Amino acid sequence: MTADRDPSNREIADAFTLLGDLLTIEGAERHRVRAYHRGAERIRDTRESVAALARAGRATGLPDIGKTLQSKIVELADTGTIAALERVKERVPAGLVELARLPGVGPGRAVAMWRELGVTDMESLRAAVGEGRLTDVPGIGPKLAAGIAAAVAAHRDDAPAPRVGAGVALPLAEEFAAVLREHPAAARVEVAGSLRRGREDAHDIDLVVATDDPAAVLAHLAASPLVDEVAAAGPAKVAVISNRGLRVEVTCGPPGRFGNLLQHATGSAAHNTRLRERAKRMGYSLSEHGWTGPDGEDGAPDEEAVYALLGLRTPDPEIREDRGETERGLGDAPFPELVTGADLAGQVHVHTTWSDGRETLPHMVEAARALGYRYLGVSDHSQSLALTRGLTPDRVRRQWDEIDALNDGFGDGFRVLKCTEMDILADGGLDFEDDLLEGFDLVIASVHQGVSAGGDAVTRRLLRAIESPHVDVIGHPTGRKRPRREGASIDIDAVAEAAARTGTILEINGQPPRQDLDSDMARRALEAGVRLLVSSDAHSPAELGYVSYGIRIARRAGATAADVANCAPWPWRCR
DNA sequence: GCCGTTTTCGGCCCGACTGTTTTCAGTCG
Repeated sequence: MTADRDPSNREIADAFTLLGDLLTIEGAERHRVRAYHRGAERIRDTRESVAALARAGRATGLPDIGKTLQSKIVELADTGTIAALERVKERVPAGLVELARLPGVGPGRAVAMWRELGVTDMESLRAAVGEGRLTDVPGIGPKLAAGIAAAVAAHRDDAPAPRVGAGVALPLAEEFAAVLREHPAAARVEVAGSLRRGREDAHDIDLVVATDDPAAVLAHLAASPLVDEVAAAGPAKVAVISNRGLRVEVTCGPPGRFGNLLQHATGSAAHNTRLRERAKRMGYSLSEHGWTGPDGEDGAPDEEAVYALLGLRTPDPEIREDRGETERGLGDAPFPELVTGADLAGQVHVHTTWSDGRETLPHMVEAARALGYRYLGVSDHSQSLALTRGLTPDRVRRQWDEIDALNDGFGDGFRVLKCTEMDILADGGLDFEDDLLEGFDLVIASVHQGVSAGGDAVTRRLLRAIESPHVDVIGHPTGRKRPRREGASIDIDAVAEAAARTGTILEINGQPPRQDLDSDMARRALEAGVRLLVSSDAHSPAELGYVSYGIRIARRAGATAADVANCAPWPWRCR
């Protein structure tokens, strides 16, 4: 890193994360390590430039950032490095950090392998595995050695932790919940964990069960054809590998304490830690089983009582990420009411057989009316996307005739809107001429080709499109389409700033492979003052339901109905 | 290293499970 520009928040956070990781391996006092890790998370979650804050002496105004971290941030900005980090790198091989992240390893065993075998990175560990020397390490027997060997074999340099989209994980979670509900001893079954918090992807599925007979319920689950393998088992909880390869954790607890269990299993871990620290200061010890305090031991059947014990209002699961929600739960102002699917007045991003949709325009309209919407925007593709039978100007005008005829027939105020999902061309130009664009009720502009050209190129195209007075909405801004491709790493802050300034709306596309914007980007957009569109991008009547995945993202971003354009009746307030 | 219903020092969240062990450390969530 050079010192000619301030380090980004991500770069600062990465430096503190690495420093904390190396200190852990070195055996530093764990609370000091946690201070670095907490500081890193806080910096990652901050929208303002933390380097600029630190230079002004105001970074200590952020929670978890004290004088020491602030001075190290300034040091990083001024010199491009942190001396303390360089020193610890000389004492500890940096390759051990990667080893400590292998499943079943961790800092303790990474250090033991370093001391006993001279292992310093993945390559030397692979050699030690090949020579069968792992069991020479005290505390590593044949089972752990085999597990570590398997982890090394499965390791790929560029592989992030495997995660699956909510479009796969949520239906699978419901299948498991249904199996658990079959058992008469299961009084209540809920999906918890990151899926309940609305995350758009998951590395496992967490389920909680209220029951007085956990052994019977868990035995019933283990016998299900959904279960491939039992990975871990105790009296009240099991972890199984589903027949789809995803890990599923099921925890049981008594109905009278279900609130504690559900709260604990929902997390996040950082949120729970914050709650338990608060509980401790108040003289309680809080866990998934209940609490002990001045009045003895107790628990609660619902989550609200758990938060009430701590003097807090209950935050929606989607915002339990230790981003200040416990502090806000203390104050007088209630939490903002997050948007729900029932708030939607209509949808405006759907396709029909005019382009690549699978159902005719009248049938899509019929489906939207059946869902209770007040309007449906039909937004077929534009001419450049030949693959999708994109509409030429001539076909656009014929589609408008069909829409006009339909609109004449509604007696209840329902309206079909003339929309387009217009391609943003390679140079950021638009796919239709101005005089045609003026005839649309709403113009959604999207990048479909050249996503892999990189974040800078896509950002430039988006920024140019945003500046056009004819563009109302930017569709699926990063172009993500999993598993085929990850989205472009766009500069969301620059895009959001331009969108806020011009009144351009940014889309949260609910198609499971897209889920674009994701919740982090949508949150930054909201903080910049941008309005959002929540859409299904439906190509069939059933796909109108994909809007629910978009709602999950919007809630997680902290959006209220006022933040979501299509919660308003048509016509929307314009720029 | 951070921070305050313990307030400028002395604390810092809680429990389950596994594999290695004869009583517990390490990892995970």
